[in-house]
Amino acid sequence: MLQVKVIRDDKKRIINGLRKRNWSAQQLKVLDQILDTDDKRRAAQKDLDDLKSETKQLSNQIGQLMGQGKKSEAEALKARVGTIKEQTKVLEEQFNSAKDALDELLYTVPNCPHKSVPKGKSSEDNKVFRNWNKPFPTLPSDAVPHWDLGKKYQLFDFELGVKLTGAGFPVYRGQGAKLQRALIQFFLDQAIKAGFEEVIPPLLVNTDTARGTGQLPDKEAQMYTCERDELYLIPTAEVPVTNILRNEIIPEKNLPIKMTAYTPCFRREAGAWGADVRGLNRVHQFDKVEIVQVEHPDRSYKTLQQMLGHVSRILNKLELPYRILLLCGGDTGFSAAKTFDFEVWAAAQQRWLEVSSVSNFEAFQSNRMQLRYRDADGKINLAHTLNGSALALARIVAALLENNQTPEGIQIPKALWKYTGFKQITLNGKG
RNA sequence: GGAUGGGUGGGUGAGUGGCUGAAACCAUCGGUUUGCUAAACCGACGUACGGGUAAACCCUGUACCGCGGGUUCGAAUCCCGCCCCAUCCGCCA
Repeated sequence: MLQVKVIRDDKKRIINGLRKRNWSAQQLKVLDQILDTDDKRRAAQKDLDDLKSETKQLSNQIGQLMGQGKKSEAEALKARVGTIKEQTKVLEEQFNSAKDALDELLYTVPNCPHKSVPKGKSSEDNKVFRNWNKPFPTLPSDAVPHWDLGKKYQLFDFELGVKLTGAGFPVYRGQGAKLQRALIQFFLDQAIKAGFEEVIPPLLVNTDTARGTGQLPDKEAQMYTCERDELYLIPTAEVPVTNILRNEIIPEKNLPIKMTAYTPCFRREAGAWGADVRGLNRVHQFDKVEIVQVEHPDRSYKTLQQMLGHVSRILNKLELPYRILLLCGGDTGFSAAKTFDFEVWAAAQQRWLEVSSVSNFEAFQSNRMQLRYRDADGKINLAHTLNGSALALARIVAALLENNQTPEGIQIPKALWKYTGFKQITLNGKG
C-alpha cells in the first residue's frame, strides 16, 4: 500500500498517477478521505497518549503512597484514575476505528504508476517497448497448434489431468515431461549465473505472507485455499520469496538482494476462460522460475532494466521470437509501479503469448511487509521490491513446440540439448 | 493425533505485580591503547506511531517481552482463549 506520508506530501503526483489508471474525480476523493482519517487518527492518538501518560504517573504515585502506608490518599488517587479510564476507553475506540478505517481505505488504492508509464485503458493500449524485427519462423504446410502436437507426440495429456484433478491441470509425459524439467533446470542455471541465490520455498503460505505481497486482500479470488489450515497455494514464487525479508531491516551494503526460485504456480483463473484459452495457453498449474530483487530506491529502475536484459538473453538462447510491452496504466497490476510483459510468438496459433512479467513495485509491497534497509547514517527507509518471471513454462513450451515443428519431429534449441539429452522430439520418443 | 516443556531485544539468557523498554554476556559499531593484528579498557547499540515544528545528527509522549482478551490504581510477571516451537510416543515419504 502507499504510505500516507507520500499521499500527503506528494498528492499531485499520486493524483496524476492514478489518473493513468483511469481513476475518476469521484474515485480520487478517497485520497482526501485518507488524509482526513489520518488526521483523526493522529488527534485521537495525541489525546489518548496524554491520558495514558497521566494514568501512568498517578499509578506510580499510588504505589509510592501505598509503600508509605498513606492508604486514604492512595484511595483518592485511585478514584481519579477511575474517571480517566472511562475517557480513555472512549478515545481508544475512536483511535482504533480511525486506524482500521485508514487501513481499509489504503487497501483500496493501487500503486502510483511511474511517470514513464503511458495512460491507457486496457491491454490494447500497451506500448511495444521492443519489437521483433526479424522474420517469424516459417512452418510446414501441415503445421498444427501445440495442443495437437502434444497429442501426436504424447507430450501432455489434458484428459488425464481432468481425471486426476480437473480442467487446466495437464499431465506431462515422456519427452514432454523431460522438456519441462530441462527448461526449469536451464532457467535456474541462467539465474544462478546472473548472481541470484536459489531458494526452494514452501508452496503453501499463511495469511501474513499472502498479505505481504498484496495477494490479500487484492487478489484473494486468484488463489486456491486450504481453509482448514488457513493456508494458500502460491500463485507465484514471488509470494514466499519476497516475504523471506518481511519485517527485516537490511544493511544498505547488502543491497541488492537477489533470489531465484523454481516453483509450481497455482491459479484459479476464475472467470478468465474464453475463446483463446486452449491447450497450454492458460492452465491452473504451471511451472515457473521467478527472480526477485530487493533494491535501494535510487537504483530500482536501473535494476528493472537489468532484469529485462536477463529475460531477453534467455529468450535469445531459446531462439524464440519475442517482443517486450510496456504496460499502460490501466493494465498495470494493482501493486506494480511499472511492468514490462514479454510475449513470445506462437507460430501455429499466429499469436503472442505472455511468458514473463517484470515489475518494479517500488515501496508498495515493502510498506505492507515492513521490508526496510538501514543507510550509512543509520536511517531506516523502505526498500524497493522487484520481480519477474524468468520464465513461465507452459507457454514457453507451447511456442517452442509450435515454432520448431518439422516433418521429422520437433527440434529442440541447442541451448537445451545438454538438459534434455535429445535434440528433437520424435514419434518413437527416442529423440 | 497423544504427552510434556517452552515462546523475553540481532543471539544466549535473567526477570513472578510498581524503581523493567527490560540485568548480564555475546555479536555489532565508535574510541583509547598498540609496530600491525589480537587482547584489554571506555562508550554506543530496538522498533512503530504521535507531539514540540515545516524540517533536524534535538527534546518529548505512548505502545510493543508469541497473538487476543480479562483482573488490578498499576501486568513481561496473575487469569482465560488462541497460535507457534521443541522433545518423546504414534503414524509416515
